[in-house]
Amino acid sequence: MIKRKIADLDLRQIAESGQCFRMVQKSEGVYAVSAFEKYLEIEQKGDLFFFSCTEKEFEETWEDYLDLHTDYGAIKKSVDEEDAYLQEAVREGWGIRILRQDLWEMIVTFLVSQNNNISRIRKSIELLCHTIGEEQYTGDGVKYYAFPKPEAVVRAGMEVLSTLGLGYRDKYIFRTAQAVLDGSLDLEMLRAADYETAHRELVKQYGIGKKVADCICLFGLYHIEAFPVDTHVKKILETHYPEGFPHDRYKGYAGILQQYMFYYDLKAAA
DNA sequence: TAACAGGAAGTAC
DNA sequence: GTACTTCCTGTT
Repeated sequence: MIKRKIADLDLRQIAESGQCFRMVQKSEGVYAVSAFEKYLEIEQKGDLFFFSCTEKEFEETWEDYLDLHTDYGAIKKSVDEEDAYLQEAVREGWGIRILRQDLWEMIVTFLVSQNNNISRIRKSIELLCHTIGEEQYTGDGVKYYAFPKPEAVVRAGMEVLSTLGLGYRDKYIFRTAQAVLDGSLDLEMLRAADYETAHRELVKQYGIGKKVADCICLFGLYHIEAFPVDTHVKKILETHYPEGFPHDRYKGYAGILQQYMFYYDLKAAA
C-alpha cells in the first residue's frame, strides 16, 4: 500500500468518462481496475490516493497508466478564457486524464463500442474477460480476469464469441484477432508509428472506421492530437462551434479537450 | 412497443 | 465521393 498526493485526478470522473470500461467502483471513493494483466485498488480522499501495490509496481505500471507525468493543470490553463463552454466543461471534468491503456484491449473495446452504449459496452467487455480471459489472482488472493489476448480470441472461435451478446461486432473482433496473429495487423508497428500512419493502418482493418480508429489512437496509442467525433461530439460542435473547433489553438492535444467536452455532455444528459 | 445506442460495411448512384 | 440501408442486441 503506497500513498501519493496527486493534483488534477479524480477516479470517478475517469471511470465514467467513457475511455475505460474496466474501472469499477468498489465503495465510496474506492475503485478497482484491471489492466496489463494486473489488478489495482485505489482509494481517493480528495487529492490523497492510496494504491494497493508496491512502490516498484507503481512506478513501473500505474504511474504511467494514470498519465501522472503529464501536467493537466497547464492544459486546463491553456483554455481560451472567452470560451465559456469549454471553461465549464473543464471545470466539470477537472480530474480527467487520458489513461495510457493497452493497445489490443482498446482495439477490441472500441470495436465493441460502435452503435452501442456505455453500460452495455462495460458488460460485454466484462463477459468477454470472464469467458475467455485468463483467471488470475493478486497476492492477497483476489480473483480477477485478464483481458483475452488475440490467441485466446482465435482459440475461442466464432462459436464462443457469438454467445457473448456482442451482436454483429463479434466477427470484427474475431477477424482482427486473426489479423494480429497472421501479421497483417502489426501492433508493434502501430506503437512505433505517428498518428497519421497509425490511423491509416487501422481503418484498413475490417470493422474499424474513422471514429473507432481515432479512439484507438487516443486511448490505445496516446496520440492526444486524435479528436474522435461521435454523434455526441458532432452535436457539441454543431451547437457550440458552428464556425469549427479551434484546432489551431490546441494543436497537438485537442483529444484531451474532446474528452472534457464528451464527459460534460454525458453529465448534462444524465 | 418501437426506437435508440459513443459506427461501419455494403450498395446504389 | 455522397446518400441510404442494414447489421445484433440490451435497454427504455
